[in-house]
Amino acid sequence: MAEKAGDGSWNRSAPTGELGEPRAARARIADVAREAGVSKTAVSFAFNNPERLNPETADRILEVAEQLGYRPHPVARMLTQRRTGTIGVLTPQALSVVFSNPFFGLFSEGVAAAAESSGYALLFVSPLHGSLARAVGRATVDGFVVLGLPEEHPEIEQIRRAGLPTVLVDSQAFPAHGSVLVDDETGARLAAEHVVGLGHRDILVVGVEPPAPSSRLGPDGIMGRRLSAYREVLERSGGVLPDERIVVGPATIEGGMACLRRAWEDGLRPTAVLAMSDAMAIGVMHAARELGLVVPRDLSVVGFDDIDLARYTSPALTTVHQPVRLKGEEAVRLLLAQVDTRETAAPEQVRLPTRLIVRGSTGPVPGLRGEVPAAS
Amino acid sequence: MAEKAGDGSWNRSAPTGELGEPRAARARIADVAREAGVSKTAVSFAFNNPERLNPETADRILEVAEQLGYRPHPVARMLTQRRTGTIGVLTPQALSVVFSNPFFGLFSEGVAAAAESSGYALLFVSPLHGSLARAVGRATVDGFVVLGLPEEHPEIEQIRRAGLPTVLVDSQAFPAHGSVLVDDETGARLAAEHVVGLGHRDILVVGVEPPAPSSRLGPDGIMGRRLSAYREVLERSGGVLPDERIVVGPATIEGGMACLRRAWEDGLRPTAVLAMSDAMAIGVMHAARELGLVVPRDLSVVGFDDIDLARYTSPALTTVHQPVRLKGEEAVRLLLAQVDTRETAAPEQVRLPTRLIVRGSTGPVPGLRGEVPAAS
DNA sequence: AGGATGTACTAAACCGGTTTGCTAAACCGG
DNA sequence: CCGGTTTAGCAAACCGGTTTAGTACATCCT
Repeated sequence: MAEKAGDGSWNRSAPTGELGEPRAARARIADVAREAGVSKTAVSFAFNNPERLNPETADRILEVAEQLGYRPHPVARMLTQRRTGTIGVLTPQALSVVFSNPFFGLFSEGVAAAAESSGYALLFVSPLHGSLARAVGRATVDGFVVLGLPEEHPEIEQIRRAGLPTVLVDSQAFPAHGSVLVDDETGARLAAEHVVGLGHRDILVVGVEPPAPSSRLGPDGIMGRRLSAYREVLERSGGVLPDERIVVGPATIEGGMACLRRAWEDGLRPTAVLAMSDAMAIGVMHAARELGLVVPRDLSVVGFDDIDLARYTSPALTTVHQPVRLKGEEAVRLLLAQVDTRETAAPEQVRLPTRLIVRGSTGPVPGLRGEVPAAS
Repeated sequence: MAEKAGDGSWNRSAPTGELGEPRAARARIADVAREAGVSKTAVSFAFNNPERLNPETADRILEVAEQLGYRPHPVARMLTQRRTGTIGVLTPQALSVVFSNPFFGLFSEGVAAAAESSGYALLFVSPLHGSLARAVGRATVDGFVVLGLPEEHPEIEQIRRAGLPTVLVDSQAFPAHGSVLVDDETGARLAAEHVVGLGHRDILVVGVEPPAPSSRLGPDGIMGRRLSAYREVLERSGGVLPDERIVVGPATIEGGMACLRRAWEDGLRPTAVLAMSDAMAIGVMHAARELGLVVPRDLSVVGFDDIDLARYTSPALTTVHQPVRLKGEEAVRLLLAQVDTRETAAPEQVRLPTRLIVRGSTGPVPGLRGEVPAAS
């Protein structure tokens, strides 16, 4: 057998069956009622309140329904019950980019776990033809979990007007909505103190590109909170963090690689990198290796998030742990509290802790490059 | 400031606002009609067929609507238009486990890209209270992309009865539905030939745990197709692949680690591992290191999928590439073809190629452990 | 025997929109 | 000034269910 792969051509075969059976029109509740000789009400009861029917009648109805292949139309049901059994996950970026970030997978795990255990399905909503508001309008959900929407985002007002329970994650808290945050400041401070304590002064910050290129990185966003913590620590130890030492890119391995390369080409020779995402930190390590640097001997790298992978890189990644999965779970928990209580309870705000996990990707500043300061 | 992190207690603050404003009842189309002094029809036209209205009237209606914060109710709209603008992604496992597999993230990227470009939202559907059929019944979608549902799965019949367009991915093709497969046989054969060509005879196969523990790994599933290709190659070179050399686990790094450890404890001393998932292969490499083995000197490892990460491990992972992202895109493309043409076209079946990518995790069999055969 | 209670079921209203068929007025050419 | 076409807008039917308010009959209690 001459087998070869990768020749670039796909096999595309016509189906074997002729024009698949014409898919009979869906049976409606009235069809079942007629066939079983009862009213629509009775059929509805058979499915939802069987105890209100004579057991024999109920059985007969269900039998007829089964035979007709009848299933209550979920949309009609939603309309009358005024609930969808679905929660929406809103992301300001296109889903196709969001899914490439392992952080999001982890977050989704938490969201999915909490949603599933309560019997809710998950609708992922991303900007429709460039407009988040439009997509929100189309979404049939009982509430939204909004991930990392910058508060200056104009669409946020539109979302509120949708009048649905909402929980904001990693956004500046909005008192009218629930919110889930992590203690970014402390995490960032611990990371900065760690590298400063190791003697580093030439530090490169690798940040996550904001969703909209237009949006300035204000002090309120996640980036801003972490940056000011970095700055504070550095300045306390007599250093500075000029803007050209901050470089941003997409939160992926490739993004991280590009960041370090760009900094290098710009002539920067940092001894430590503070990355705002583990995926980017991994990219930085990889690019460093390509530049002939050994981590952590020549370059220390700190990540952020502590994704599963972080402990499996070599060297294992020193990073700021945040409970990403839990964040997803909490967001759904808060949301469902609002949904179920029909807004009687005031929305809750949760802030989860972060902590530094020191692994192998950080070490003392190389050689005698800078004077070693007293540990802060 | 005495700041400490990781103390395990969260901050949970009551909201600042009093009982967030009572969220006014949603405006309905009739409210707008009354307020604007027109009929419901006119309001509907203003939104959907403005050209049928005097421009001034249309503007006035839209203005009133804006002012009342009116937005057409998406569920009601679905009901009358008989389409949802949503496609469902069906997984036989719980979403919380599916999302932990990087393969799924990559697949979702493709699905999302295709869906987004056509203006569809994505609903992820997983078993509800243990029943996929129940979840399917609740799902408000125009069609399903079904990922890796074993064909012996009893629920598959229920799904057909939902009467919705369906595309099966990585399942045995069902002529009535569209399907997207990859050439698992060739991929597996290439992987096996590669390690056999390097002289390996003691081979461990690390497989992906099927969703339901009950389901036997029949010859039809993805596992079966790959296994028989492995076997064929091994037997052709005079070897065998007894069942105890096959070990399965969840498709995660941890799953892969557990697999190698278990095999080791059982006394197996393979010189090569054929893994059916990159995540598991990475786990195997890590566990190998813990056992004091150097990859690829002491142990060769081959993955499957070629996720992004595979090229960034050290050593970089030799693996079978399959176009996972493209698989997602194609699935949606096929599905939308069915959805849009209202079933006039017969469902299409697509099979995508696989190829072996040799990187650094494989090498010749150690020492003189086995005689080196002629390359096959 | 007669009112109270319970059981089994139904007709009609309702959820919140869209769409079909129709009418009344304005416009048009001759 | 008249028949025909266009324009602008409306009432009612419809999508496919659920729920409310009853009705008819059987059973119970005194």
